[in-house]
Amino acid sequence: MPQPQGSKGQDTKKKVTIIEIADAAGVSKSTVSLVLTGRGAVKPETRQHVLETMDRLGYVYNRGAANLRNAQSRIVGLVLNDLSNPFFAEFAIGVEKVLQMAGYVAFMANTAESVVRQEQVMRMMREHGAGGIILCPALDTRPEHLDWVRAAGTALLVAIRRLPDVAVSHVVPENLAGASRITRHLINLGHERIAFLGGMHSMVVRQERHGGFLAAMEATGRNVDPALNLESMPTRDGGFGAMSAVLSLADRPTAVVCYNDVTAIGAMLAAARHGLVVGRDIAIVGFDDTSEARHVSPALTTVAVDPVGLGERAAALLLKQINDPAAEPESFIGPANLVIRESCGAYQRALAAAG
Amino acid sequence: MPQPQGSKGQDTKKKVTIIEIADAAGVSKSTVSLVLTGRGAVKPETRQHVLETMDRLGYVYNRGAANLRNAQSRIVGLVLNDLSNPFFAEFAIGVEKVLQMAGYVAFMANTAESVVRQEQVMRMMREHGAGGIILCPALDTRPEHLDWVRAAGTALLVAIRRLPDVAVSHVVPENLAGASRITRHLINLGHERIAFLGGMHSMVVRQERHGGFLAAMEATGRNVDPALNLESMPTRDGGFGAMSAVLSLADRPTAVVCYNDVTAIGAMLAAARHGLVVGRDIAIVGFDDTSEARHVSPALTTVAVDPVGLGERAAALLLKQINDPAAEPESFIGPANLVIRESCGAYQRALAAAG
DNA sequence: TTCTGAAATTGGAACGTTCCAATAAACGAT
DNA sequence: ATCGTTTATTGGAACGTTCCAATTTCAGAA
Repeated sequence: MPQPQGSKGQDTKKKVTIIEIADAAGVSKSTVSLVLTGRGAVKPETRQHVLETMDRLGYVYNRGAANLRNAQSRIVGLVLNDLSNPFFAEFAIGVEKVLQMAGYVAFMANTAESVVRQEQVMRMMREHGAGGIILCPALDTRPEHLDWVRAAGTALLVAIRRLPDVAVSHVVPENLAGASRITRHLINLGHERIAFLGGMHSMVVRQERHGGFLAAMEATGRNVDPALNLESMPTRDGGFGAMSAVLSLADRPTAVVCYNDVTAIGAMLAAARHGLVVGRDIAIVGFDDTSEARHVSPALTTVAVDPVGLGERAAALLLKQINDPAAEPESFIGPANLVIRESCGAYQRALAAAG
Repeated sequence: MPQPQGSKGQDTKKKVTIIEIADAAGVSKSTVSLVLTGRGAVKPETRQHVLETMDRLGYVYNRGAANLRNAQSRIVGLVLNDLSNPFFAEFAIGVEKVLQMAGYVAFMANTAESVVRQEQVMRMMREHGAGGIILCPALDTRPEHLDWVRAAGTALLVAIRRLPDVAVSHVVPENLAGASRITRHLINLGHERIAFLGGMHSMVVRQERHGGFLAAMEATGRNVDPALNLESMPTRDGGFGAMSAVLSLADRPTAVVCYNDVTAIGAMLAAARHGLVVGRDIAIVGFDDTSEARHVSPALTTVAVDPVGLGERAAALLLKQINDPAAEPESFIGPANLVIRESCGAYQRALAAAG
């Protein structure tokens, strides 16, 4: 009895499996599996023939089925809180570099600072058998949000933003010391009234950086004016707004320490709009040393935290943890070094002194 | 006979399955499955009890096993060729927005312009059962590189960089018309000698944009000097280098059309280093309208292609294709509109005319 | 009480792979 | 030829889920 509906060719893409390959190649499914995994000893000609058959029939390996036995796939999840910040793009590049060498691939997802989305994304990654997850936590991530991940035995590493009171590996920059260092640099240049600008109070990173700022101010007997501590979203627009507010003050500061490079660049823009020459009329410094800092004009004095290096470190630590799940959590505090460029005015001062 | 090694607690994280939940909750695995999928009718109290048990034992859903029957997971792969270009970050944000609403999650991967890596990443995504893939192809992707993806029936959409002669859905900006538009704008401002700068000849996008440039030049009888057509990597450094070369020419152009915003910003920097005031001494324009274009100083005149919008469109088209695999490939050419800011000098000219 | 239909639950057969133990084939050495 | 040994190959039993058909339970009607 002939089938009436003449569906021309492969209308319905039937999934081709290892068994069909085996049949077509005239071997057993076990042999095909052997070829696929490259584990056993299979005669070169047989291997070749199987490979050709797979090619001919358009075979797709089903990792899900395979993981049913293995339960360890070579993917790692990278959860980023803000893809539009180039800092995280650079961080991601470092992560990928190391993972790739170890034969892993990183699947990234963006949470856009939403805890709900973060939860959803991490669940997906776990369900797909990710070997581990590197998490740059969204703004108000609570420690208990991570319990379920760790309960299930997925390797987890928190990066960039420390989560206090969570017993999990961390990779973060030396925020306090870095902020202290750059503040001291401004003080050495003779500044008395210095503002701290950008970031939200609730962010741990801001607390650390602001702490470093305060430490340097107090250690040198500087007076800290609460009016010169301004919050803003950690974005260019945030920096622009906060700086505009600062400049409308009666008693302006002569120098500004910004939460990060992005806000610093926003602040520089605001200063320029007010007719100030950054580096001469006012000093503005940032934090992170993203590639933008080098390229902006005047070049931004900042604290280099080497985002790529942090990414590499994070990946390496995670891999270690994947390979030895029993290991204790381990943390890495990345160095934060002063990079003196033009926006702080040090260069101009040196010129003047020489001239 | 007592076990000697007193492994305290859950040293060996045994994977907990649906069956163990069933046993612990005193129901059958089928019931647990019903709870999980929410498909059948299960008594509220039973559901509650099962849910609690899952929570208590730290159950992780195994999507791989489930897909063995279903063979369609709600993930979409997003393959990006250059994560460090903010254009792609914005594109990705658009993609995510739409996918999320449809209950999908996007897993991104960066190829860093490597075809090998691109292949590896796409293979991984397919193996994990991605429902579809949005590909921003790496520089020298050949059409035949994509054959195997399409053969296996995975929905595929190519974005941003058109691949000629590939029968697959595309979402790309209107490069030719956009470039033509912005060139004409410079011509209307009175420029005669105009350079085209950045990007590599082999890139289709460059061919299109340069084509638009040429069209406008020739339509208005302008003379096109081959010395004013410079290649560079599509990066800030590339733009800086190419612009430096242009400025060392004996017969400098008075205006420069750049391949994209990133190279234009590099070019602006080079001009500034040569003591030129951009927008007064020389006109520089870009392409893309990334958020940087607005923020740089002087603000960049450019062509808005709305990367977020393109991302949204790409996601929508891919979803359509996932839901109807038999549908014909469909393409969307996004509008490219002139955005006049300061770097082309139009604003200063208007001021002068008014004054 | 018995019957009836709906609601709730269940065992077992897939799904596509890997792994193990077992078998078959090939090859020298006796 | 016969034996061991190495090299190739192979069925079948997992793995954790869903789906189907079958069964049990439950309310209300007769």
